[in-house]
Amino acid sequence: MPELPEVEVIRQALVPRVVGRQIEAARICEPRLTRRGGTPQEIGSALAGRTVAAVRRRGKYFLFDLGGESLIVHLGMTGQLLWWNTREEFRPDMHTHAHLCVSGGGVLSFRDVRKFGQMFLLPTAAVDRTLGIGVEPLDDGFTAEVLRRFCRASGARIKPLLLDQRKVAGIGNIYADESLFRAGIRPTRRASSLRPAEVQALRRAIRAVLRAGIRHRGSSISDFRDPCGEPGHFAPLHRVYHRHGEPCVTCRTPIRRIVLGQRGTHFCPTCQR
DNA sequence: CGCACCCCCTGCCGGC
DNA sequence: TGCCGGCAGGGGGTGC
Repeated sequence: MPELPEVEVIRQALVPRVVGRQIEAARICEPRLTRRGGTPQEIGSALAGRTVAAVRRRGKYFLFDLGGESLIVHLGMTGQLLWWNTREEFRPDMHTHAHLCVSGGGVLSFRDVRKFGQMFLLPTAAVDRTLGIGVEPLDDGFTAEVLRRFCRASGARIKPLLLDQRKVAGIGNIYADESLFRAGIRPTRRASSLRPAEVQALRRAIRAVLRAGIRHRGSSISDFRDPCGEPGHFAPLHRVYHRHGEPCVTCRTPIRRIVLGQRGTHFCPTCQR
């Protein structure tokens, strides 16, 4: 579900609801969630009493800053962070694996059908080093020069390179395919073969697609919802993702689907070279 | 280093 | 109707 735009949409909704609030109680009831470090009980008790100083994002990770430590949350494929205004409204179901009761009466719950999501604590100062993820594509630091350096240094095809979180953080399968379409670049191209003008176009396309995703409040392919249960509206604006067989919006050639790096990959064989 | 392949987990959808 | 394979937005590990 969640790539950079979806995580950012959720983050923006959470800021006014949890920043400055105290975590009065925390319960984690799925051991898989904390596999990266600590037991559910340890993390739950470590959270109780802490105050949320900020909610930040790095790539597809949420960082809840708690004063010295940060609660790191990753949604995996199907994770959801849902907001409930009162304890009485809170309705956990069989896929609700954690919840935080915050001051003011609200509840933040973590629901994840496939259990690929994660929650763990890190010293705030160690977050970047530990997560080991790359440049933020919407930051000023993501220049054409930076992208060109990644491309030149890599023997990989361009799409798997875009999905490598150690290089650029936050691009997932949807936004990689959409960015490559808008840049007119075939996903199977060797990254090192991209000409400077193509790298420039790709950088611009990545930023435009991610911004559009945020502006339209995310891509709801099946189960993405914001914390208030609202779906995003970007999926109807996808030009290639999950559109195999449909005519290309530009040239009417049927969109093709191949498998690349074990991921479904969608492109226009005419517009993307 | 790249990459093919496997795993984790659950639900849905289409074909037979 | 029921079963089975394929597929799904995530990442991590192994071995060549």
